[in-house]
Amino acid sequence: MKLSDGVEWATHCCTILGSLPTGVAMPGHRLAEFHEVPPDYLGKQLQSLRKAGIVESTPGRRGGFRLGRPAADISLLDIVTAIEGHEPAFRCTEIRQRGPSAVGRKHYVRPCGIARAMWRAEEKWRAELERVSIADLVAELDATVATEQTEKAIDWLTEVLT
Amino acid sequence: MKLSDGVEWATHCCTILGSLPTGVAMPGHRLAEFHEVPPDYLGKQLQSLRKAGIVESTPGRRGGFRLGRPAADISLLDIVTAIEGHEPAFRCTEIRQRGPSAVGRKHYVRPCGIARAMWRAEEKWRAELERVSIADLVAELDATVATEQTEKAIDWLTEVLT
DNA sequence: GTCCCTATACTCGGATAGCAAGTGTCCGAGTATAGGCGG
DNA sequence: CCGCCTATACTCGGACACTTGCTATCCGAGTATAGGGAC
Repeated sequence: MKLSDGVEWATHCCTILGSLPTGVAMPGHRLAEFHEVPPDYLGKQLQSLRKAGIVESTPGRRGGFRLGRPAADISLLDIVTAIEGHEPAFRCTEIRQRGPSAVGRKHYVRPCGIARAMWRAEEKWRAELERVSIADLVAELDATVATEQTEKAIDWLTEVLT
Repeated sequence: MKLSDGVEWATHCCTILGSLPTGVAMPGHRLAEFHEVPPDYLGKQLQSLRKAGIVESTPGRRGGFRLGRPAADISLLDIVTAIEGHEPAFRCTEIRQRGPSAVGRKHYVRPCGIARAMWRAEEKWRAELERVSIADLVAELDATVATEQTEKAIDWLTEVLT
């Protein structure tokens, strides 16, 4: 079981976008440059975010991406779901309905206990991801990142986004 | 993000093995037959379980698999870990240490907030999986499965394991 | 009848192909901007 | 000097290869059993 690398990239991008002044957009290739990741592939993840309404995009010369709603209203779960899709990690194939002891389908109305347990665990996972928002991550960054790095980031951003 | 199909198969197999009388072994190909899954591929999962100590195997003519310890001491997490490995689903590639705002490595002693949040969520997931044991699943089966199915299963097992 | 030996059939176990999804890349459609031209 | 128009450069967005890891399969090593023969 492995989360796509795109989840990490997308989250970092949202953190950056959440740090920008309201209304300022950042081009996709700049986001890629900032993280040193393949620009085109990152573009793919950004499109997933856009379809989910997490970011908005404006085309044209001074276009780019910005958050689609306040950072406090975007959870980690939103991002993970946008990139990975809605399907649960555990997919019950109902193998209990096969084999020599199978009986009529009407006896299998409830999901089997194994699937229920798995899904319950995933629900806990999702609930925890829902608790943390982009705003939280931005605040955590502001509190912990070295001032040297903050200055370098601001310098680079102001130079690039003008 | 997707869990391997082997997790589902392995869990069902453990449930069956936990339902057998103590000391009785069940061959791998019979477990596959019971669930209608590819026998050789299931064998691979069973070997993973064996390496983790969850099941024991005896070779030879009347050999097979049986649980390696009491069903109450085997958790769903044990099985998932045995099949999927110990690596977390989210793998931080430290992209924060790259790009134009990167600073010296000594500034990155703590894991980044994104990774910590992801790992915290996974911990909740694991904790929930740890709570449910094979014994729980067997008890749940005994309580809910239609008597018709139970009888068919017992008939088949007694016919096959003699 | 009892013990031993041998051949057998069955088991597990690791090594070997096939396939799907994630990963990475390319190029085209569309738009706000910048500059030039006319009024 | 001001407004408009056109060309441009830049953006996003979907369509096309590649690689990794999961899926599936095959065949060999090892062992308890069953049967037969000797005592």
